[in-house]
Order: sequence, then structure tokens, then C-alpha cells
Amino acid sequence: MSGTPPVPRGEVPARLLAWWEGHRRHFPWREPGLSPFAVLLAEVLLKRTTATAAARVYPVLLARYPNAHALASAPPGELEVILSGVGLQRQRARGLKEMASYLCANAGGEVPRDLGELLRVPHIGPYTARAVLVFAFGEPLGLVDSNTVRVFQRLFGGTAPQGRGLRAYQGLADSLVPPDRPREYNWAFMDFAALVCRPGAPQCGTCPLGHVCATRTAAPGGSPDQRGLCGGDRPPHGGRDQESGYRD
DNA sequence: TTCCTGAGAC
DNA sequence: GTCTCGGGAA
Repeated sequence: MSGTPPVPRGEVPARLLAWWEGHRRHFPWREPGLSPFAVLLAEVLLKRTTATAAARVYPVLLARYPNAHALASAPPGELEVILSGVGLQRQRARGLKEMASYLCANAGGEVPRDLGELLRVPHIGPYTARAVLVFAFGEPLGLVDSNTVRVFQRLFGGTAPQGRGLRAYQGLADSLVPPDRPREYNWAFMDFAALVCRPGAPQCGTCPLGHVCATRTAAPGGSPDQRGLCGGDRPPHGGRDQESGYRD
């Protein structure tokens, strides 16, 4: 009896990527060869917005505003019309213009490849800045949002970071990213969180991480019974913080 | 009803 | 720290 068996984290990225080969979702902003600005445009558009809704307007947006200069000089009201129906029209239209104007005035209209610089751009926060670094420049960073936290808590159980904010999970998220495939891994993680390890009714029966999931293996008897064990809203039960090897 | 690739204002 | 933006989909 060696206490609680540690979750073999090393297997997680490989299993996720293998699963993703047959389950990946396709979106316009995942096409190869997009400019950093095109990536930034997608990330800002996707904030608090469903991917299917964003996919409806993204091609129109990108075709009309292929760079920061075009977006910054968009006629008043034009952006709102394009964004109507997606939600958050007013704030997002204003935010996109302010962002583009800042880039034109302070960065020559280019998207900075630097976390600190990106965080100075209006309406770019910790998530969007890292997403741009990952998807536009291939930096090996992990993306942390509420979905990341949910998956980590289910997957690692009591050995997951115990902090309250999203920042507590950044180090673990970064440590899981395969240095040679940051884009594919982060897309795989997002698709996994959206399709399998969902907020409600997680698909534990077909989960590619079932054998390494703390929530599932917490089942008595070790047999993966088909009750919705992962469906619990709370983490398995507090297992001492234990540091969990989390480093920044 | 909750949730969606969050971030700014307070 | 909390509140707000927002329409659409499950």
C-alpha cells in the first residue's frame, strides 16, 4: 500500500494529443499560416464567446480588417454591425478599436512577441496575452481559464494546486506543455475540456485520461464503474496540499 | 437555468 | 475582492 498513487503527469500530454487526432475541432483561426494579428483578432473575439458564434463573424472581420491599421481606422458603427448577433457588440467593438489604435501608436501596428508588452495593450489580459504567444508565435506556455481549473481539479484531485485564483495553476499548466507542440497541445486541451471533461455531464465513459484520472480512480474497488463519478461538482475531497511539485 | 478560449471598472 | 458586459446554445 503505497498511500495515494501519484497521477503520472507525464502521460497526460501524450494521451491528450493522441485522442485529439481523431476528435479535433476545426475553426478558421486554427488554420495554418495566420498572421499574429489574425490570431490576436480571434483571441479577442473569443473572450466569453462560444467558438461557433465567433466562427460566424471571424472570416468577415479578418477579411475587412487584415491588420491593425485597417481595424483602427474602421468607420464608426461598421464594427458594431459586423459583430451584431455575437453578443458583447458594443464593448467588444470599442475594445477592438482601442487595441488596434494602441498597436498602431505604440508598436508600429505589429503584435508584440513579449508577455509584458502584450499585457500593456488595452483589453489584453493574462489569458489573451499567453494565447497569442502560443498560437501566433509557438511559445510553450499553458493557457489557464476556468476550464483548465476544472480539468486539473478532476484529473489531479487533491494534488492539484490549492490556490484560489487562476494564477495558482499557471505553473502546472506550463509544465504540461510539450515544448515541440504547444499549439496542438493547447488546442487538444481545450477540445478535451469542451467535449469530454465538460462542466456538466462529463463523458467519463469515453475519457482518454480515464486511467490516470484521480476522480475516476478514486472509485472503490478500482473498477471504472459507469456511474457519473466525475459528475460531482466538488473535488474528490481535500487531500493535503502537499506542494504537488508545482513550481512556477 | 448555466456556460461560453476574460478583462476593465469599481 | 465583486460587478458588468451579451446574445446564443445546451
